Amino acid sequence: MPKELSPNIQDYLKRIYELTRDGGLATTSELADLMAISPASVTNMLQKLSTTEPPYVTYTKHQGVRLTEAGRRTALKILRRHRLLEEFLVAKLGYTWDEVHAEAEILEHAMSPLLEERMDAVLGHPEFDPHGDPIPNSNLDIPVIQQTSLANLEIDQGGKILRVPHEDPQVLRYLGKCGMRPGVEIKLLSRTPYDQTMRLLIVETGEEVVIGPKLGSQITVRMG
Amino acid sequence: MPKELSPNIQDYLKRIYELTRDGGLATTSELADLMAISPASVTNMLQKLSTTEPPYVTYTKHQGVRLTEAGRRTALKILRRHRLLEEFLVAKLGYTWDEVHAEAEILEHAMSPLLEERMDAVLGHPEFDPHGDPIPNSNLDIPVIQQTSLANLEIDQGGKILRVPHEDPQVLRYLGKCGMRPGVEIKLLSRTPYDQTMRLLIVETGEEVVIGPKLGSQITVRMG
DNA sequence: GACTAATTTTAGGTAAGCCTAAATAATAGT
DNA sequence: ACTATTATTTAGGCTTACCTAAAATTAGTC
Repeated sequence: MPKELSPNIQDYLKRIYELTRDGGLATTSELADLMAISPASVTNMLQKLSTTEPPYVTYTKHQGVRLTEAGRRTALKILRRHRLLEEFLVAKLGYTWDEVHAEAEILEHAMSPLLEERMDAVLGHPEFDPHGDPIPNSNLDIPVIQQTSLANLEIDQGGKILRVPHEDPQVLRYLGKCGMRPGVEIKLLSRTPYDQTMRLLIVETGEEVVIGPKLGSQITVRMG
Repeated sequence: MPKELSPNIQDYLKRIYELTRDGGLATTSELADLMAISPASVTNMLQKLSTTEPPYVTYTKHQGVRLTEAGRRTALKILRRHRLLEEFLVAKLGYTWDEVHAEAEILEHAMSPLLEERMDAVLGHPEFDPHGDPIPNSNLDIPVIQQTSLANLEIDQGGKILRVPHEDPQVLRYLGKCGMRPGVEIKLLSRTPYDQTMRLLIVETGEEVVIGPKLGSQITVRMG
């Protein structure tokens, strides 16, 4: 009988989901960093999450954690609410894409199943949020999208932007100003040898954009 | 420097506001009942709320509490969010009026000033929520409406419904089914002598509705 | 392979909000 | 006015989720 999990626990599961999407383990200090709390607090919570019934994570001392199926489903449920909210705020309340993450981060924990269903309906069951991240459907299926990081593009190779990082408002405002939005066709013009800075062409407008390697690794494209 | 108050504290202030609208004091046990917690917990919180800087209530041992101006402003702020949310859920997300109270009760604590402002704007700065309760404006002014309880109507006297109680979904579904909504013209047909049960005529439809005295005292009208 | 550095865990403590049980104050009946 | 009842407060505890400091483990370097 999994009763209602606390907002804190939901946040932990969401973070662990993000950190283990590559199939690896999430470590205590990665989580502590991400959530801006002390490692000791994280250890405490991981012990708790691994000994509940059902357990939400599998935890090996000094190694790290991954989600159980129950944990993954919970994480996806929160992710669905978060992304639906982001889409709703942009589509129905005139938010810009840099404003929605922080707002959704709080609202996701106050959202009833009914509200989730209604937002989904008035939005027409959207598949992607404003940053291009896929929204799990009501059955918690999440599409696997064939995508690569910008960092993997060859010189002169084109592609269509699929998703951009969503947390940092400053980055988003910069990307928005450049025209770097999901769906936009770009082409890699050059990459500097030492620091890997990229020059990109926005095909439609002919504009040129400069993107550093750190940001570039967080933007994904479908190669063209 | 009043930092952000906890959802709990906001709830206390809202409840005290409701209980003292008549100008009197709210008692420990009234609050305990309303919030479904023990009187001891209420005492604790009242002591805390009366010794903060600024204090949010004036508290006299064994007598009761009332709000300070700071407390009143906080209560009105929450009330504004609550009522805007109710209106939004009905107007934009297809909720029925019996579904919105519980939902707004939770969402009101997760609502940023920006979200409040956007909802207010897309709704066209509404003055009343779906139950007919006035929505404080962004300056926290709340209109004083000339109104009387149904219980005060004379036989054969008419009136227009201004507001109905908003918390109990069952009551609201009953009222909705009868056509007893804010704005509707009614006329008092009769009142039984002993238990004060009222028969009302819904003017527009010609339907008759029976309302007990307890419910009747919570429905307000403008006498016609 | 030993030693230092970094990471992680253990131990013990704090604050918010709730609880129950016992003590005290206010109210009501005669 | 005095006692019985009811309302309120005090005292002491619990849980969640955080903290710091110290101990233990793992990892990296010579």
